[in-house]
Amino acid sequence: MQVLSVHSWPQAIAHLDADAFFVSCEQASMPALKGKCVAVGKERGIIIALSYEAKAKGVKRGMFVSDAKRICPGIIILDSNHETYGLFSVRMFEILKRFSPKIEEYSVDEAFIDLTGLRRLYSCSYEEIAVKIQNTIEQELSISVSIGISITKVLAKIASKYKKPHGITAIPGNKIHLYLSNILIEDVWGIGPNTASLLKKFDIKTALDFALKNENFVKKYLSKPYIQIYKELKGEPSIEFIEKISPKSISKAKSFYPPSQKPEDLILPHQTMPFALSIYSLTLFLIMALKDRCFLFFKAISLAS
DNA sequence: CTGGGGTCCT
DNA sequence: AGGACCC
Repeated sequence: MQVLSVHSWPQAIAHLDADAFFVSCEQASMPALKGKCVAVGKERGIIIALSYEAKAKGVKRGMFVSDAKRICPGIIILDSNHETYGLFSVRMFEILKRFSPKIEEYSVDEAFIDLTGLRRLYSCSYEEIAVKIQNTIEQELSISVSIGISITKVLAKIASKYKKPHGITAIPGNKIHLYLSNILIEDVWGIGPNTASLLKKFDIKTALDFALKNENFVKKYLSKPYIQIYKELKGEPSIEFIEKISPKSISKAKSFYPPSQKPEDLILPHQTMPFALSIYSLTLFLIMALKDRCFLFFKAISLAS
């Protein structure tokens, strides 16, 4: 079998996925619920999250609560509490930021972490860094997470769900093909039912079948997002890493008309009013957007000709 | 095989 | 605007 990428770690991208996140948050808040069949979704009568114990009994997401109770007598059904989940999420991302400055908050319970070059700092392998992250989250938040590490985002996604719950999976560049042969094409991030059935018409059933196709085929039948997925499966980074860094400073420029000729013009109300209004609306926006995460202050109001 | 909310692409 | 896909 041909090797898709020669180098083990040209870069290291981790994908973290919390295990049964909503239920884990409830169990962390109410330890008596740990190890039990627990689900969330009482208020709508539909199961939206469930513990692994409940999964083992055959309960599924989207089921009616009444059916879940029949299949799994004694299951504890809770109202969902999204404020709590948001708090756990923020605390989880804060832990991740201690390990790497480059984090992509992908969803409430998922994140990408760029670990490239951090082995020397922690004096251990990428896999062992993932273990440290997993342990820290467990100790501080008492929730369980699974982590995958590989050389692209798509491969890291595959790695994080390779072993769940509480798994750690590393896919170095020179071992990609060994993992992709076990991955169904419809299980690849970004390949939906539509594209999966198209690819199956060409006898592409696994992620490896897809990765081994030549690029001309892919460009002929598929659009941009799928070309990116194809490249990422082969170990070539193609999907942008989106860091959501809150800006250190924000500036707002406003031009005056007519242009001022001398300093005294600047104090004329009809010219400064629009500027004051735009500052006011920008400030309101910042207060809403940044809330309690930042202190807001004005550093300078500068004038240019 | 449930569904509301979101993003990215054509 | 509509399609595909994600959580």
